[in-house]
Amino acid sequence: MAQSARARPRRAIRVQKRRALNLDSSPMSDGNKSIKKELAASFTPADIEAPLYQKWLLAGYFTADSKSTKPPFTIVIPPPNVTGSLHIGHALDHTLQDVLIRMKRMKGFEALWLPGMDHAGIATQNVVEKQLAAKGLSRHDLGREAFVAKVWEWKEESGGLILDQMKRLGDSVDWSRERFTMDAGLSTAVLEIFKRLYDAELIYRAERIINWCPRCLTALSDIEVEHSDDSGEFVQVRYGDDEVSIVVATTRAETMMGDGAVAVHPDDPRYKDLVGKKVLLPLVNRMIPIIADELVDPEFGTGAVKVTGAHDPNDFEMAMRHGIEMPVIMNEHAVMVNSGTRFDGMDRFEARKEVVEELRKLGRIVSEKRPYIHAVGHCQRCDTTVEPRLSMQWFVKVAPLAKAAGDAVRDGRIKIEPEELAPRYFDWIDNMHDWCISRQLWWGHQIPVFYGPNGEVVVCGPDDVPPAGYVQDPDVLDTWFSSGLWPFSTLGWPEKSGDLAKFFPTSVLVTGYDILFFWVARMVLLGLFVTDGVAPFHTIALHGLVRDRFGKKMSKSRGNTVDPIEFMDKYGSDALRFTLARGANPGTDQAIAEEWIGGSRNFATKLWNASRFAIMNGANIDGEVAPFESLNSIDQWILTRLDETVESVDQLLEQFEFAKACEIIYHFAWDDLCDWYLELSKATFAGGGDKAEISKRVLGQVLDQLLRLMHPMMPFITEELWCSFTGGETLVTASWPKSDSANRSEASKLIVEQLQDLTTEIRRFRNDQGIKTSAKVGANFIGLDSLSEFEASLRQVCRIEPITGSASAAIEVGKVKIEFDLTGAIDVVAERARLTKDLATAEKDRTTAKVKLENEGFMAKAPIEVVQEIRERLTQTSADIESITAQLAALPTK
RNA sequence: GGGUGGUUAGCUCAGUGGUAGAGCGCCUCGUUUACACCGAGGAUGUCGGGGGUUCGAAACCCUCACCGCCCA
Repeated sequence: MAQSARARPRRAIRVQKRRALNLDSSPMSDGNKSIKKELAASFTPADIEAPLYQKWLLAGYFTADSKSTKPPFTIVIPPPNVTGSLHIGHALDHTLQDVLIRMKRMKGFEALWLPGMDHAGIATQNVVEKQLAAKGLSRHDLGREAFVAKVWEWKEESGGLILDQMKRLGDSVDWSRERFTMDAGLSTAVLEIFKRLYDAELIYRAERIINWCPRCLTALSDIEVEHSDDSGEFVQVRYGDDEVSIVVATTRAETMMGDGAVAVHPDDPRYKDLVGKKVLLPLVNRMIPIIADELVDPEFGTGAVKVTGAHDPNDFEMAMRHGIEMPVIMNEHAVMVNSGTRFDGMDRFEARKEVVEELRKLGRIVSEKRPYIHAVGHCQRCDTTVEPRLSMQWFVKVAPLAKAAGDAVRDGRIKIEPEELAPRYFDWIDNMHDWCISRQLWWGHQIPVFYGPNGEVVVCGPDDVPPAGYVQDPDVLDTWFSSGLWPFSTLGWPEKSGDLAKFFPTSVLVTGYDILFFWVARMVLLGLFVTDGVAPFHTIALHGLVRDRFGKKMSKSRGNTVDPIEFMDKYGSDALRFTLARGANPGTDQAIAEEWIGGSRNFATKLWNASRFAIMNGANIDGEVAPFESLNSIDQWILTRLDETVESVDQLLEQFEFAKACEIIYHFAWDDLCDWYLELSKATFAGGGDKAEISKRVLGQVLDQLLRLMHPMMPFITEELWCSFTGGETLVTASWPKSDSANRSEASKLIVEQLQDLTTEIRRFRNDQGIKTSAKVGANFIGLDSLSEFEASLRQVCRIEPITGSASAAIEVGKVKIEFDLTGAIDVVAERARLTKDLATAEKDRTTAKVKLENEGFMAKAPIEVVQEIRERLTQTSADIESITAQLAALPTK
């Protein structure tokens, strides 16, 4: 028996599956209520998600119209790498953007969420080079043109995996406007802005120390270098001979062959007499000067440092200032060359060991510290230790641009949310070094500079043709250069396109704080420049990172990463979205665990079941809701709570407070609607007649509005439920709920609060008495007064029926007394325990209130409302104590 | 080294001056015709330590400890 009973619902699911899958082939609803669809007995996300997304695409709901008269609302997606797949961080980022876009669309905006991808220079080139390496080839075997063709081929075949995954998540992006940073249009934008910057003398070429990755063989910008603690060594080496000698401290002994000087602080008394003298550089036996420079920290090591201009950024500065020689003694692979020593040909780390060994043999090592933990730069893409390298590169002169970018935030043209993160922005943008934009790669926008036979330099804009015989610079631009143009290049700039006119400047930029500098700041820099001060977006909404359940950073090496696709398979996209949105407090990281997503799935199921129940009980949206004043208090209460919820959720979402908005929705739906309203109204529905009809319409209203309100967070399930319930075509373009304070009643809240107190106390009493939840118990209410019209509801939720005989036990809740016929002795021990505990709580509360009221300082200085509140608390707790004491006394003494 | 955020229930986190909260977890009971992906009830915190301001502090100030992040 039990088995077959369990088997039944499963079969029902299977039947429904077929029906749901047929959905997308059926003609779209025209709003005719006659084609309401029956809901499956249980919620199976996999059955509804793909068909619904298909339906949305076919209907073109996500396609924005540049000719629309509606006000625009635009978000450009942070373009994911073409090599990337959807990770949990994208899922968060996209969920938040989709929530905003869907809400604004429902609010009547012409909402455009523009999707696309980034060509991701180094990352993509690495992928294809790895494939070649598997065949024993390098990119040089193919040559530039063939290699780039190969990358394009790879992009067409394997790139953009993430785009399909975005559909799983429900992203309501406008696929007709999908962009790629290497598209023709976007490339034109790159050429245009490069030329403009060059003409404005904001781009220049120079030989500088840059960050060099000896594995990727390219220059990197400052932020593409990640500093982390490495275990190195710290040695003190004696330079010089018997006449002049000085001990220098270094972590990079291998570069000493490139030393041009030794530097000390000008005020350092230890070395006063040595400044200006020359000292013998060991191993290469060259005489180098001892100079004085403010940059030297006298506290560090011996207070004397070697100056290796070609291999250290600080040393480069000093060398420039003092006109010191800068011999280059390493090649692009970080292998020692041209030092004229036996170390030539050695890798830098090998050379370090050998050099120290040699110095030790010569008795020049004064002290050694190993391991010496210090911060070392690593290539963001391959983790190779970065090598400072003197080379010719292209730079953006950022000072004037950065000033403007800082001012835009300072004067409020751009708002950073949460504003606590603004200082971080200023800190960076106000201290930004010139931006190295050339990369020694092949995949990317080739720098539009052409060199003539006699050293002429010509920069070509989109419409320019280089003079014959000129050769283009082989380098490409930093990927962030083109993504920095994203908010306008994607809309057609530099053309005066309809999209640009309608949708630019964009509205909100939603992204993780981790790419504030990489991407966001660059868009502001470049955006303000091309538009003469128009900010590319008015708000930057920053969210945090997704971490593991213990709040630890996710990483492959830790093995604590999670797969959003797996979660969607298991719990549904809505569950994943809701979990992420519910954890998204502005600018702060969130932890995530599989159980949390399971919890959201449970919430979705709850909503599904509640909706089915409501529909089954005749909830509807036919005609108008009866006038608010004419409704019973329970109906007034749920509408009041609905209105409060609508108002809060709307405000919170507008302020990017996703977590709080979700929290409010969760509790309204689960606690207020399911646990209380539906339970309290069961008696009304069962009672039939006009009263039932009125309440059914109220319930319909609540369900209709709630589903609308939840749609941005949980688009699939709400769409399925709403269309089924109302017969409407879609929630995607349905109107957003509006709060209306006329639909509120504080009095109804007080009444329901009393009903809740009564119910809870009765349930507690039953529980303590060991009475099964399902068992009906005889009891009468005394003193219900204004609550008497809800007696049937109370009886329903408390499962008590009227008694005619004598009562054997009673409890008091407020002014109401409930007399029970427990037909036999009640559990006196349990009851005494319960009452004693209540008494203790009440006494404690009364004491706190009393102490306050007897405190002269409190009475004199506390605001009158607070005093009043405490007075009421004293009255209430005193009454409670009296009542509990009486109940205790009435208990049989065994 | 310079900034900066944090330390609240077993875990992850809300809570910016008036009786400590949520989700998950935990304990007890339960096949109430929406839902066991559920329901009912329950337990759990001298809000990191110390000092101060205040009638009143988790919240404001000082200080110490620890953790994290950004930048060098």
